[in-house]
Amino acid sequence: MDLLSPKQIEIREREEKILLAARPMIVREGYHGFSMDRIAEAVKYSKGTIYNHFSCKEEIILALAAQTSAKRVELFQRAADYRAIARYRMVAIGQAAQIFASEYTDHFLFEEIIMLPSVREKTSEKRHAVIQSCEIQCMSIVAGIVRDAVASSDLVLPDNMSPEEIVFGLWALTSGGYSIILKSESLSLLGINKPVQTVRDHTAALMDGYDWRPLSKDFDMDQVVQQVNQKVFLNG
Amino acid sequence: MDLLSPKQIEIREREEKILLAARPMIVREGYHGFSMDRIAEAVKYSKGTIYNHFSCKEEIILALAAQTSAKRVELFQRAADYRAIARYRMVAIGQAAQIFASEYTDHFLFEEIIMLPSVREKTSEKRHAVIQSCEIQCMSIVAGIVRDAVASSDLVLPDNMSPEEIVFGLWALTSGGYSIILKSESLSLLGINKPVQTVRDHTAALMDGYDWRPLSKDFDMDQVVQQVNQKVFLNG
Amino acid sequence: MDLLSPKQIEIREREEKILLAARPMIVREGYHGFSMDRIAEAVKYSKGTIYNHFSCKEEIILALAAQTSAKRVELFQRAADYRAIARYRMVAIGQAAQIFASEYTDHFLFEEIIMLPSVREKTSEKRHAVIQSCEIQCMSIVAGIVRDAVASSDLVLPDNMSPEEIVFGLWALTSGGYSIILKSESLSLLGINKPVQTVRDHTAALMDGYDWRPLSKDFDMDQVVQQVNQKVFLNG
Amino acid sequence: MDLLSPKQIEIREREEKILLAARPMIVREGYHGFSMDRIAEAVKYSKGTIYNHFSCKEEIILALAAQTSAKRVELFQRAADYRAIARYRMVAIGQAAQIFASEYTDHFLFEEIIMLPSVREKTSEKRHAVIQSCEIQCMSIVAGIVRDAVASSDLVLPDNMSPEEIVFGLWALTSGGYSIILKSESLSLLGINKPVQTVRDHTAALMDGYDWRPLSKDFDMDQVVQQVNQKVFLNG
DNA sequence: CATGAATGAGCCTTCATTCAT
DNA sequence: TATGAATGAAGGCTCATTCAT
Repeated sequence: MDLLSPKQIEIREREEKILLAARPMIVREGYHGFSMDRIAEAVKYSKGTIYNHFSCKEEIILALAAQTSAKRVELFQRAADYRAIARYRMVAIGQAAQIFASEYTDHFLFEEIIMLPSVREKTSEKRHAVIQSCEIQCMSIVAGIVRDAVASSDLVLPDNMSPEEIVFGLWALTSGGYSIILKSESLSLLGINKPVQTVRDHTAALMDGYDWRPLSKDFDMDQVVQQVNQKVFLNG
Repeated sequence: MDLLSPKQIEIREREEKILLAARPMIVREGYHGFSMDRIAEAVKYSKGTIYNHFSCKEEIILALAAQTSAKRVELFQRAADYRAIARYRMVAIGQAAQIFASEYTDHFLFEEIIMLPSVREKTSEKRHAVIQSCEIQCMSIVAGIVRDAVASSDLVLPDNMSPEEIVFGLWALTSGGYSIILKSESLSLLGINKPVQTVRDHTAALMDGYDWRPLSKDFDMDQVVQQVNQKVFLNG
Repeated sequence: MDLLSPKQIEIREREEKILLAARPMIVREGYHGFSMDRIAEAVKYSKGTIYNHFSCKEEIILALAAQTSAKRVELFQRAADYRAIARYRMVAIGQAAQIFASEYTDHFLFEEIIMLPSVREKTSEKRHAVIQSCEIQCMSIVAGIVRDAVASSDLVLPDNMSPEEIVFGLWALTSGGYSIILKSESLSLLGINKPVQTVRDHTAALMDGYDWRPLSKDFDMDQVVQQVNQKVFLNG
Repeated sequence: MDLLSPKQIEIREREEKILLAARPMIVREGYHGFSMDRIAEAVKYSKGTIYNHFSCKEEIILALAAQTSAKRVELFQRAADYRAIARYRMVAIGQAAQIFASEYTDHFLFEEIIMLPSVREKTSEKRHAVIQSCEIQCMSIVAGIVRDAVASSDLVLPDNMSPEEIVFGLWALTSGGYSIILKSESLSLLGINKPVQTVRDHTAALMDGYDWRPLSKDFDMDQVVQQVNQKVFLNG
């Protein structure tokens, strides 16, 4: 078993402190409004020390993206572990996505930034692979539930559609929805006042569109959501 | 009647030239990696001249966002004007969204950037309002088709759901889908090889989920798409 | 007699409008915070037009300095023309200096600026000579009063002291006094609450120091000041 | 005991080098014609280094003004410490003022500049307070001599006149005089060939005007000046 | 290892002046 | 003669990164 030496613990802690300080800077001002100077100022370490932890500022951004990606996997895994029929576990996944979106509103931003060529050039491919692997894990977790649904005959996949493609639709709908919620100022002008609820309704409708049983009209969504919150996410 | 003097035309043209040069820079390098110096270098005008057109670099970003927003309205309007039943016109809207996403892959990026506080501080509220109004127009165009469907009994809205809320779901699914297509590198690893087709399938499934007639199994989607491309978008 | 053509009148008026707009800019921000751009913006003429009137921006500053210099000569001349004994006319000169200092608080600033080598290099020697001549005129006017005092035996000059040297002392005291009043923030902290009055007291004391009759204790200063204000400066 | 590390000493020295290079630039060209670029060029450090010492160019100006202000306090204090009757110590103060004016001819200029709104906005109020406090110190030093003169019955203050107000008059006369000497080109044209001597004569006359004993005709001014120069300022 | 001063390229912006219309 | 767009040098300032202590 790997015990961390006090030294290593200190290093780990310092790293987290740096990331903790960096996140709000980037959220507020973007890639542009974040500098090693200001990080050093904020955490009260010297710039040299920061560089001992992160070889360039892009690595910090990557580390932040990795942090949130890991957090998402964790949330999804917890949702998938919920002991219930596949359809209810999908509700849990939906809750996981919502919690993730509200706690890490900035993740979309980081995803944009780390794709920029100028950033890729300066960062290790390995860190990128870690993030990509998290994405694949999330996808696989949900695809697993789809497979369970198929196995238990709750769902019949359309011809030429793989479980992953089903997940892609739900993923698009959910991430697109939360992205609009964060970016658009006109939603309330348009009479969309409970957008989070609306996203949930649409994911349900989409699954209904694939005739995934039980259909949303055949169970009490509110009750399931409440159960999920209590049993899966309350102690998080 | 000619309302623009030759001088004014020249100015207009130069403005477009500047924007044309700026767009790929921002796409490649983001807000951060785009500078007035390099724009001036690229278009071979002096920096002063650039500043005569745009009072600061953020205004260029805003102008680019406005350009694409207007383009989207135009595409959507053209789709909505297609003379066919509501469901088919929705197919046309879907094509419009796809064309938009493929021609202006960077629009998502601009939407992120213009929301940054540092950008908002330096730009006029008026320009932002123009962009927001384009968004509302698009929404209204599609909501109009939803209303037509309801009027002709092709669609019955669920309780407590407005046409705008229906549109929000389709918008989320579509924009989320194209956003993932652009950003994610793992799609093909996951066996999703025709993501654009998959987005179309999902929007169809979502409408099916609301029992919007005709259901996708009851018409030949490929043929409608082909018709739309020919009749609506070919001469664009 | 020289009549100005309508054209010339227009030119003259435009020039004054430009100077009127330039003065507060320089007062507020100094040489630094004043630009042809902003002048043009303020007077709503084109930059080309401004350049037709003033060949460079330093010429504007020089013109402003000349304007105030001329104004001072006028005030001093009016004071010197007061029909009274020399000592009372000196009171009138003191009032003229005070009016000048309060109406053209910025004159000291202009005097600094026009002496800068970088400004001199760009401006015509002739304009400078005009300003210098105003200074000499003021000096001569006051020296004339000193001579009158000597002629009428109110004052006996010390050995080796010319009338001009007497004037230099009063000039130094007065201009130094008003300069301190404008620049220093600590006067009230030091218990000097009526500095203008104090300047007047000191000039009186200085003249008393030269035994200029009548001594200040031998006439009612307040009454003379009041008379001067009424008879000399009221209609100005 | 050495409280400054070698590093700190080096920093201090560099700071002085920067100020030393900046002063003549500002004197020659004013606020306007002085730039961080040129400072860096002159001292052969990088611009970044200059900014490590002074957070903006206005801070350099303020530091220069503070430097001279402190120097004046020192000169005045030395004069005030001269062991002699009050009237003679005033002669010493006069010499201090003259030395200051000749060594720091530019101080008037800095006083103008630091009052500009554009400068005040960018600099800390604290630095300004330091400068103001120097002014108050000088004033207090001289006011102390006036009080000594009153205490020893050499001087009877006029009604309603405080020691500070007496000092204000001498201050105005002296600073006004040296300011004119520096700025005016017409003095020699007017027959004022020894203006420094004339300033001294006028301050003497002003004190005589207040009947401050001994009167200037009752002691040998030249001899006192000579004594002061030898005993007070020679080793400076 | 930690520190933080030094570097200097690069950024945004301003402005005096010119000149074609 | 008036205009105002174009110019491009210059200025203030920031920041990632290095390296001597």
